[in-house]
Amino acid sequence: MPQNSAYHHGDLRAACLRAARELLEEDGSAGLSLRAVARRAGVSATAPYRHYADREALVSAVAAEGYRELAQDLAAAHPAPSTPDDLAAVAVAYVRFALDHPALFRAMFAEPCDPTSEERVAATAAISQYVQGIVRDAFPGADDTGALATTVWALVHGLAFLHLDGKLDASTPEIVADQVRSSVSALFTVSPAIQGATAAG
Amino acid sequence: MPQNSAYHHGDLRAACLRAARELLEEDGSAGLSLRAVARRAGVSATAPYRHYADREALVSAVAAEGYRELAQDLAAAHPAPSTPDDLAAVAVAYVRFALDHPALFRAMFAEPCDPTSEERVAATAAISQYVQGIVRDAFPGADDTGALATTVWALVHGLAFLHLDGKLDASTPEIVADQVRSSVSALFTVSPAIQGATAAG
DNA sequence: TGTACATCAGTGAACGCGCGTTCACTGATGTAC
DNA sequence: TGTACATCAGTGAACGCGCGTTCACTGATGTAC
Repeated sequence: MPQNSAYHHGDLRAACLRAARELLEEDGSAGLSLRAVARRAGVSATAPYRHYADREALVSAVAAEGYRELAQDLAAAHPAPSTPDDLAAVAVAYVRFALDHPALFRAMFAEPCDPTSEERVAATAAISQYVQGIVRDAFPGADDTGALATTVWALVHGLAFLHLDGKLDASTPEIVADQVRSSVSALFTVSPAIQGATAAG
Repeated sequence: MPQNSAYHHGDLRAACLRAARELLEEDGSAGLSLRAVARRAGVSATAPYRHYADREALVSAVAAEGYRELAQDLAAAHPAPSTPDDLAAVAVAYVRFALDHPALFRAMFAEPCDPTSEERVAATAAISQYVQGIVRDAFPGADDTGALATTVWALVHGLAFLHLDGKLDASTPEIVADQVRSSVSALFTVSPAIQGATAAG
């Protein structure tokens, strides 16, 4: 139940998270300061300390939220991918996420993962296992689905970063999606073991 | 001809670059301030302004140097790659570079490329063309070497970042190299067009 | 239903810090004659 | 070869800034009786 009072904010924790994400997208990671977050949430500079131990805790919370959203987006792209085409759709969603939330994506991946943040570690492990699961389901007979999953993830992750950095043409979503599909299909036009598996499955 | 005088440094421009790279590796991108660079070079806080217009100019210079070094490392790994194995050796060098210079690599790729820095833009274009050239030489008969080169680059780039972020086991150089070779070979066990090309070449 | 009180969630002043950048300056160097 | 002078490459004081964080505080809320 939200309070109308300006004094008790109601849900400052969530408001800080929202403000932090906005600042991240507007000014990049350098713009994400606790003071700026407080300012944007319309609250005194020290109020966020009620909800986050320090700046690092807030950043980790933002990153963790990003991981969860990414996982949701992937699941939404295809709930249970079982063919290379399904997998390509998930890959497109991954790259799309990076381009739609560039600063967030960088914060999630372009900084050393703070090993003391359980929330963050758990969230990245979830992504990793999710990718493993997809590849295992899509290619149950492959020689080593673990290694294959790593290859898939790396390919898609690399595409995301290269588009993000302007090293590849990212002028329209269609161009990006085509590039991603083409790269993924290049990978799965592929090894005999996998082709056998798809035929068998 | 170097001066002994403390007043005239001799080659402050280069000294700043060196100091900047050290700071980058020690404290990450946040530690790279003009003042810290000056301090490390043993010079007043404003001296670097003789050689760099502002902080951004110094950062761009560091990144550009990184691109050139990366290009050198790749060339050293194999001067003229013409087989998938040659190409894998170059890929290993790419990932090795990222792990040996983590903060530099992040600075090179994990920030939006400043489009006003010609030095930087030229350096990244050189890398891109280099990869194109390698793939073209290694697979002259492939359907679309441009698209294939993008796929290769993305795969290797993604492997670099995932290792860098601790998402993949990077505990020894051998483990990393094996992973890279295995992923690259997965890509080239591959499409009929390419296999035809290798057989023909 | 009313009241006393504990607890919670905010305030705002203050601290010390390092930063980027400007400015007028000065010491060292090199060049023209 | 010596000297006057322009230029180059530093100095150091100063500016204003935003930051993270601490502290003692106070207003609002909710609960026990």
